[in-house]
Amino acid sequence: MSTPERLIEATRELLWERGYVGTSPKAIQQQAGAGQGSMYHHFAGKPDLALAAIRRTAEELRASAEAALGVEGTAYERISAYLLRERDVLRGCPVGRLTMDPDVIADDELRAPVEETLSWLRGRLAAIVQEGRERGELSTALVPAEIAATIVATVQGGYVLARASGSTAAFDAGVRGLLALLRTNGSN
Amino acid sequence: MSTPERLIEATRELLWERGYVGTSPKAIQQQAGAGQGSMYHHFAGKPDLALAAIRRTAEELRASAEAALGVEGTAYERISAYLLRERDVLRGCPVGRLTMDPDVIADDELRAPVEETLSWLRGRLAAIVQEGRERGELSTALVPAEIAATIVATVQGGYVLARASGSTAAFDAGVRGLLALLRTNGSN
DNA sequence: GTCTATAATCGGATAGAC
DNA sequence: GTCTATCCGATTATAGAC
Repeated sequence: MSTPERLIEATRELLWERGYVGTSPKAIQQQAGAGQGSMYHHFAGKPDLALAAIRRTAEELRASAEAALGVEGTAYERISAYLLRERDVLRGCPVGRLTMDPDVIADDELRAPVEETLSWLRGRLAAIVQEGRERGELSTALVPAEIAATIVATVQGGYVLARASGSTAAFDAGVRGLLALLRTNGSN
Repeated sequence: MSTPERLIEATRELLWERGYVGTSPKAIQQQAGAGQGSMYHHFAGKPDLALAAIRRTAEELRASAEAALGVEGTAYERISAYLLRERDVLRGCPVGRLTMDPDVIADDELRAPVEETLSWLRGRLAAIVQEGRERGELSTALVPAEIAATIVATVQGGYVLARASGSTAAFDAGVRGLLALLRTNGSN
């Protein structure tokens, strides 16, 4: 792997683990096996490197979400596939966790990929709920954009509960509860 | 207010705003209007002060949640009161945000109040769901502990969505979606 | 109890040699 | 492209005077 690649991957790992505030250029260099001069040759500084890392992480998240959401089946089945897909629950969401980073939220450029990813996800889920309504799979009492927000929030909040308790059980419970609520709102 | 009090309050503010990793003793001293010597006289160091701050924040959160959950009414009404209570949405949850702080999660003593608060909340909500089931207000197909986890996760995740988009709308949407799902699962 | 002095290490870079 | 040197302020304290 090239040096810029290793630097980006190292930054991705550290941002996930420790957040933006908790990640120093020095730590990135060590993880990447690159010197200071090397890092500052390829990137303007910490924000520049973080931007590259965040953009890539956001793209990957979108791709893996789409892999679950794009399957054939009823709305419930597709939402279920998304909710039950494999996750590194105790590490948290590599995109969502950035919202608790004050320096990321304060910087429009760093926040943009985070916002876009979560917005895209909500839109994608809303469309699926809408389809489910049209096909008579889901109650027309449900507002697609609202249910989509509930689904994404349950996942993001599930990470919080899991990390607080040090166990994935709370995440799984939240997801099962949501699926139960969706099940009794349709003809599935 | 006494100096120790001011130090604890300053720490609470900064932990909420910037997290544990992003909060320095110096910043605490400035916010509290106290000198270095003063801070180290009253507290052993940053972790000690953070522990006092986190414990107090956890207690307050419990009290304000109980104020909403303890009202008279159906299960749906009490859950609704909790979900719709006033919140500083864009600041996030002062307890939940700590789960994304690596140094808090790594320290059992700092993590304990966070875990206890969220566990208590889940238990409290589960009992309310259970009551609702027994009274015929909620479907017996719902598992109380799971629905409780879904409710807490929706709130915690709602903060994530709101902060990502810079608007409270996403939080409100998630909550309304959850309430709609709960509504169609009972006789309310 | 509070203040000032001191200190070792880290954070986030810039400059210039190779 | 990568390395080493250098820089200045921040971090997280400790020691001792007042």
